[in-house]
Amino acid sequence: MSSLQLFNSLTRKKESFAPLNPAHVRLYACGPTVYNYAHIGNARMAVVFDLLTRVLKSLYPKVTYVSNITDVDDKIIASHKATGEPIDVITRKYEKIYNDDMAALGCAAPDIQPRATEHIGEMIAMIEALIERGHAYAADGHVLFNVPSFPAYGGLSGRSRDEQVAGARVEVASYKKDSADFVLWKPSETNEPGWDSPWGRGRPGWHIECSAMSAKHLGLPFDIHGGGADLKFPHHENEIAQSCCASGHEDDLSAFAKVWVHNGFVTVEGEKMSKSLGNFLLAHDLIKDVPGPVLRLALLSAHYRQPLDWSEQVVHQAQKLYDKILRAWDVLKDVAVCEESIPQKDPVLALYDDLNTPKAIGVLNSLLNSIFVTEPQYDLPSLKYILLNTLEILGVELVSPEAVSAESNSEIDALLEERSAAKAAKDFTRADEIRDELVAQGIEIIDTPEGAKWRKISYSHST
RNA sequence: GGCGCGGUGGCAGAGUGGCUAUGCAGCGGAUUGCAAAUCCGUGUACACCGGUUCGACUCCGGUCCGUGCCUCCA
Repeated sequence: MSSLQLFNSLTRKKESFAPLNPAHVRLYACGPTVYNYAHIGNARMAVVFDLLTRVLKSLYPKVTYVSNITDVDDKIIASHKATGEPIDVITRKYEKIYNDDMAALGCAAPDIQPRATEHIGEMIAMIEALIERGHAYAADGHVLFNVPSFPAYGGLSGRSRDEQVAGARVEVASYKKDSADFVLWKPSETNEPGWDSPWGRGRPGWHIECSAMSAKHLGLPFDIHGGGADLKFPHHENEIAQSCCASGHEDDLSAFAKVWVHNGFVTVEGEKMSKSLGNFLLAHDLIKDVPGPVLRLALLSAHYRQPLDWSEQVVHQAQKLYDKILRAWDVLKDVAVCEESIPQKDPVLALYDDLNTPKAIGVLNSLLNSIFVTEPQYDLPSLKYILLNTLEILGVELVSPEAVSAESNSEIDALLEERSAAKAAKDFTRADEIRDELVAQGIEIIDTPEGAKWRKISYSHST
């Protein structure tokens, strides 16, 4: 069996992945806060961890992937106050949109997708455990985690307590014993969502939900914990603190999750996405113009730990690649499958090396070229097997490009007939007009020895 | 200021102590009524300065530049 290499943020080294229990691999990735459409950066996280899950599933018999929905949060409350929409309407609406959009990008639904609001009891229990063990204290209606009670704090992001204090740029609330202490529970106003607790009516802090839900659904310790690079500090650092301290493993940062995986950011045309620049690209909008598998390939075109600059050209390259895949598939349509791999043509091997998708795409191109050229040393049945397997693990679906309505279908056929008549009459002006008309509708004409064919295209070849 | 990451051919982007990544774009050719696609040919790049080495883009040190995080943030 091939072994998977993964870069572990906790040790800052690439390591050979060894599951705690090879019969059941468990991973958790921090999911979205549902108060708005997911942007392309959220999509990258979803695609990266979907890919990791697919790779794991190709190697191990059982894999459980948990990714949460944060449906209680101050930004959600702010959205509620601004729009007047009930909280649960907002959260359910954007949860569904998120799942639909990610599905369009080829992301399988997580095996378990827990909602924070459905785990308040577990969070309260964990907070009580932290208080009992001397790691948390109630003050002024809040419950805070006491960072000095956990000397190992900062191990993931590599910062000492002193450094954080020096870098603090936020006014320290008066009820904190230490400036680094963070909120586990906070009081809610009557017009804010809240739950009864030993500390009065309130709601959980941001970090505790992931600690509570991962423990409940996966058990501790589990294999892999992931999320965006910006979550490393403070979110993941605080999760580690809560989970290790609540479970009595104050001296072992890996008592929570063994391997930490963080994906890099997406920039747009060289700039960070920000509301002030107005360059927030929403997955929801991109899907309208570009097929999901193309967007997915574009998101996988850079290594997951590197920054990815989203540009017209990145999308264009992905379009060309997807187009090539579809054409190769056409060539292989009637070829039988031979389950025999050819290592030098197998892109999946690159994925086993810390999800090296750019290299995998390079090998994929080489594979596709072999299919067109039919190099004598490789036979198509094997190449077909590798291609199928690769697309499955990459999560790139073969969407039939011919999918158009029957009505426009007959319209296209009529135009094609007219064109072939024009060609027969050497009226090439009219023939070219028809081509242009169809291209404008996203239909490409392909002249073959057997006559003209057509297919739906997702972009113009003139670009 | 602290903790990180990165600087590869026009662009995107892997990788390696000595052997062509790959793709996009471009150019020439085959093919085509014209295209598209495909095929053939074409580009010798690794920020700068030292060091180690028989040999470094690849290892070490320094410099410059860019960039992320430092309690909203994928």
